[in-house]
Amino acid sequence: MATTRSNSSRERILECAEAVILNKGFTGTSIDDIIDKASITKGGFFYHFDGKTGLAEALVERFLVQDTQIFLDLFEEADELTEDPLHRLLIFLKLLAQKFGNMPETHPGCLVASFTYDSIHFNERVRKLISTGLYNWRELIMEQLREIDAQYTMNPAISHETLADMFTVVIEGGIVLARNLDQNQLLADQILAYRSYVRMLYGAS
Amino acid sequence: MATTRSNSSRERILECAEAVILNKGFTGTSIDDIIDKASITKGGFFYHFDGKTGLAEALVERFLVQDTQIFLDLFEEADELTEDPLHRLLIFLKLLAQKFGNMPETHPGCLVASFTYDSIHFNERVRKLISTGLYNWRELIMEQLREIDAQYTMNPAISHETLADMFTVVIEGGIVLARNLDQNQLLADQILAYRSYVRMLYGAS
DNA sequence: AAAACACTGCACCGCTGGTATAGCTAACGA
DNA sequence: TCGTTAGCTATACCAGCGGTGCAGTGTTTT
Repeated sequence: MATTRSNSSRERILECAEAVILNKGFTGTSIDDIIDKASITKGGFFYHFDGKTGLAEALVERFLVQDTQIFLDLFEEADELTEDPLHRLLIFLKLLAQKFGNMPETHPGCLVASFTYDSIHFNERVRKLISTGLYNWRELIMEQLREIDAQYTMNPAISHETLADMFTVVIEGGIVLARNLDQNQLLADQILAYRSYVRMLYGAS
Repeated sequence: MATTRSNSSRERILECAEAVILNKGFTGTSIDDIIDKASITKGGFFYHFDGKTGLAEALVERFLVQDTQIFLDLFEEADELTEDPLHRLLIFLKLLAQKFGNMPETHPGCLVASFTYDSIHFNERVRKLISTGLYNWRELIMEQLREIDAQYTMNPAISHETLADMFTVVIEGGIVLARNLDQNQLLADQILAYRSYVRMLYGAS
């Protein structure tokens, strides 16, 4: 299991691939680009991954884990600042907006957003992976909403699912717009607008 | 100028291309796919378009015109139902949600959303076209907001730009989510949530 | 009749994703 | 110590792709 060189090479390929793909896009990145940067041969690449599709799969898997961890960390951070479930969500959203707002230049862009359209047409397994990730995010927010609803009344009542999905919608859509209009702050502003909506729905101070 | 056969061939290529691309994605569609369906040779294709890039340009241009027209039509329809600028926007959003909700199966998906990520990396002119389109949509909503603000007070005050962008964000993000989760109603629900937000901001009945 | 337009048909190019295979080397288990 | 295996390298090759170039052809415009 603890194969020394194996993991380091595989990991190096993934890191190089992610870096190049965020600059040039998935389809715009050739395998040769990746193996040049990762200093490995084509044979070595295909030893580790089942082609470009297999690479995409591994990248999305990796990204979803990292991304979910960031969300969980911010929730934990928010959890230390308040015991009120509504305020926890509001603080979480503010922290997230800050995180995106502080990113240098045009933020790297969410790999999920970058893959979604390609994946729809090209690869079933990647599509499933992304779907699962999206469902997880929905569930993450819905958990919060359930806790909030135990103490607060939503007015007007919006479906938890729709409000939870709006979180993802704002992030994915925000990234698309921010990148196209080259406005770095846009994503943070959109998250704060979503936050203001949640706040109003629960009539918070 | 009024070359008879020219326009019909060009238009036929555009129509076939759009149909295939909405099914297989831009990068997933080969020029051969298109010329087969449009019953034209490769030479003929390159006579009309400056490669796949030139085709993308023409497609986006075409799409933006059609799309803006749909928005304007719905605004006009809403305009006939009320004279109040706030209610006009709210009716417009409801009509738009209905339009998306009534689309059969998984809706075809916005070509703009489909092209955004590819365009960022591949083509500067297409990127500019899309940017202009996005700015136009922002301006379209901001005009409405300006009129509303003459009669209503927004509370809390959100930047017009952010609220206007949120319209596009919800549509683009909603399409991404709806396609990935294969939930047709999601986009309509998101537009209605956005509508509810606008309504609350202006404290409407 | 000449010129321009709107193509067809074909040959060709370089790059890309992907396959195959032979061989080399360091580590690890028997 | 020896064989096996994991983890590669090197090389050669393939089909499909986007794209180019050009000679020829019918049709329409001037």
